[in-house]
Amino acid sequence: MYICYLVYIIVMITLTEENYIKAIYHLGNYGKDMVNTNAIAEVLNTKASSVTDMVKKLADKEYLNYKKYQGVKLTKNGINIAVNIVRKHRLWEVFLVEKLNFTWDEVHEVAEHLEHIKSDKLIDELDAFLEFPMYDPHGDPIPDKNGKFNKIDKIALLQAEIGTQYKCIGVEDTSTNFLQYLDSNSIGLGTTIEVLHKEPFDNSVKIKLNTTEMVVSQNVAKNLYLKAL
Amino acid sequence: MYICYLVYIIVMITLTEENYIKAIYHLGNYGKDMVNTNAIAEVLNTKASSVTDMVKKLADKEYLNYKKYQGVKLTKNGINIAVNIVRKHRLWEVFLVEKLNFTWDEVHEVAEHLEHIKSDKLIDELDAFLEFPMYDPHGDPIPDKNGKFNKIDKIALLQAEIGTQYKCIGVEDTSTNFLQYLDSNSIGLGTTIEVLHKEPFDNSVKIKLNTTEMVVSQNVAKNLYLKAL
DNA sequence: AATAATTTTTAGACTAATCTAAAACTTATT
DNA sequence: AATAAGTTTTAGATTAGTCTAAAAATTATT
Ligand SMILES: [Mn+2]
Ligand SMILES: [Mn+2]
Ligand SMILES: [Mn+2]
Ligand SMILES: [Mn+2]
Repeated sequence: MYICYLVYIIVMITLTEENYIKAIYHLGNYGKDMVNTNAIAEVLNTKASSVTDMVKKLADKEYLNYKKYQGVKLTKNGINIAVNIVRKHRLWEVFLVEKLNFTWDEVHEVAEHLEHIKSDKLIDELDAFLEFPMYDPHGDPIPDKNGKFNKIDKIALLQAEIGTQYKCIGVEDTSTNFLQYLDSNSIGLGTTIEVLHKEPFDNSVKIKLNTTEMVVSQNVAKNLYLKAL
Repeated sequence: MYICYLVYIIVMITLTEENYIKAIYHLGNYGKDMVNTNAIAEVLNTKASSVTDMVKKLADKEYLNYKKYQGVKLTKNGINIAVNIVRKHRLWEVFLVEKLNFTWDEVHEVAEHLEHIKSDKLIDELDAFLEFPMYDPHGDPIPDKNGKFNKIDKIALLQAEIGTQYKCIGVEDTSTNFLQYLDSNSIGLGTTIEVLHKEPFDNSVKIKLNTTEMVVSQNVAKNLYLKAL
């Protein structure tokens, strides 16, 4: 006589684990590259030793591959989880801006929390309610329910050519400080930008906007994404 | 020479603490009555010893008053926190039903998570977006941004009088099972109900709906709230 | 190739939230 | 008033996530 046990092991993923997976996804170029311990520690504001501990746990759960001293790389499963968190994060950001009168500099922090709410129905209905937006308020693409999205091709202002006409299509840094700086200089998604001069001394960039000219620092130029018109 | 230090101690409240405070609020009749350890343990699915530990912490933080063996009672501050969580919970429930096509039996679980998102702007804008709803999908009143709400007066079907015409205005139990039972018997908020007979043997109640008659168990009769027409 | 600098891991400790089992206290029953 | 039953608290562990400080491994520099 045979007794057959069918055991479902429900692996709950914690909020902290989700944050690590998301960080590794972003640091590792959509999960494709190896990511090292210190880099993770820096973006998550923890210590390297904490990262080592967590990374072992995530390897146990097969969200990533880990070999001592060699850094980590997400598995297929890990990437799926990361993409789903990114989807939720960006959809919530759209919701906050489109429906609740948030400005683009206010949404990221709240979305950091909302992205961890677990309900497929919630997120798919939210997606439909927002009419399946393709981009979030910072110009980042939103994965669909199957995880598909367009990796838009963009260059940082720092790499832009003198004389070419560009359109601003995204930002790297989504901090309130940076976004409010852009607001106060009338730079936003869709703004037309032309590079007039690149200063080799400090890598600052002189640009021409619709009506005005201004100089932005290297830091700004690194964090602003453009597309040639 | 005097040196004056102004120290802000930011007291973060954890998700777990919030759940305890909310449970104590509901168990203690809007925070007015003493609540005992076992009751808290039961609704939160924990052990009495865990409750004792947490209750000491909440007393330290002055969310409640606690004397050994005497149970706990929320402070004014504790009640404010509870009311705010209830506000968030119920507003999210309205959002899910009104905007995202959730049914009334699907919302409670998700709202249990959404209620812990901390952003005043988020919740006040949500309130406005929903056009300041007064009641949630289960007939419960929604506190406004100052914590004010109408304690609606309602009686359980079990206490209703024979012959009087009532309207269904709320439910006690918000579980999927109970709400789907009501759905399948065409009972919802606004349904007209008349008591035809109360069976002393098992406390079941025979009721008349719009077109049909049916018998409901004591358990159902306890969990359905009515108002005389 | 040896040494120095940097990165990563281990060892051991801490906090929040939980548990079991036993002790202490309160309330109900005889 | 004594005993029994029930409730609550304590004591001691456990797990998740974090930390500091020291050890080990890797990488860069001489
Ligand atoms: Mn964001
Ligand atoms: Mn974004
Ligand atoms: Mn609810
Ligand atoms: Mn409700």
